Amino acid sequence: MALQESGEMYLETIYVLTRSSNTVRGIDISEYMGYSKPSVSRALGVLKNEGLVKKDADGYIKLTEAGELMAKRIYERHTVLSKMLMNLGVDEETATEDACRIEHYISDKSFEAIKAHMRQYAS
Amino acid sequence: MALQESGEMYLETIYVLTRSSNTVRGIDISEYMGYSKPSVSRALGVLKNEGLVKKDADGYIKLTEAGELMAKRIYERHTVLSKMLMNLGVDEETATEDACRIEHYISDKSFEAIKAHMRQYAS
DNA sequence: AAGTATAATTAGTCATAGCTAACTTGTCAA
DNA sequence: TTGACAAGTTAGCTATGACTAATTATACTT
Repeated sequence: MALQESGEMYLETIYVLTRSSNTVRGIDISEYMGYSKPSVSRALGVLKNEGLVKKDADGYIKLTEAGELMAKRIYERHTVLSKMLMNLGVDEETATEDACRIEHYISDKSFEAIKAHMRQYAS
Repeated sequence: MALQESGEMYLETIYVLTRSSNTVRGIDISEYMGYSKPSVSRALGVLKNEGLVKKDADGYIKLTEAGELMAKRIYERHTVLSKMLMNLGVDEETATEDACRIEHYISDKSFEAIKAHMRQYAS
């Protein structure tokens, strides 16, 4: 079953947080995303069931290999899309916000086309 | 209260159907969108409450002025976004599908930036 | 060791937005 | 005028994904 926007956002958040701290807890996700702790707890339960997230020996939240793959996929979309918008003159905040929503809805085909275009014409 | 993706899709559909027939009924929307009649009936009720849709004297579905404004806004996003993707080499079907989803999530700022870019470099 | 603060979870609610089943309404044709 | 079909609506169900309130677990401090 394909992941919804919500699940993808959780994976991406864990991925991003892991890069700066490596000891990610539910409360960190909760604060970062602006969701309540129970919402996070429940979402993590679902992602754990789906084999995308696990807890390490010390109880910290980690992505599984499958989860990391998905997270990276979304994260790449995020960076490429926000760069594209900024190249068109959109301010960083707006570009980031928009990328954050669009990243979940764009097809592989369209994304690859944008990525190829960026490689050619932009930084 | 801002309209969700779903409501915007209904308005856009009514707008598109009205251009070809002018006598739009629930069943037409139902067939076009692939949703059941009750789903359409309920959605139209909500949009009617919000003053975006009405029924004319003969019982046909019409957009109010406010509804038409919103529908046109979304429809423009749809056409510009799908054109942009096609310009990047994406096939028409994929471009249309993607535009159909992204049109609901892109901000005014980003959309205007894309539109301006298209005016300069594309058809 | 007991108390307190932090973190996590469980239980139950709500809104959105689909669905099916069943009922009502309206029109047309035999 | 009655039977049948098409269109619309009502009622109730489902899933997703947020929420609050309350509970449990963990860990630090005195």
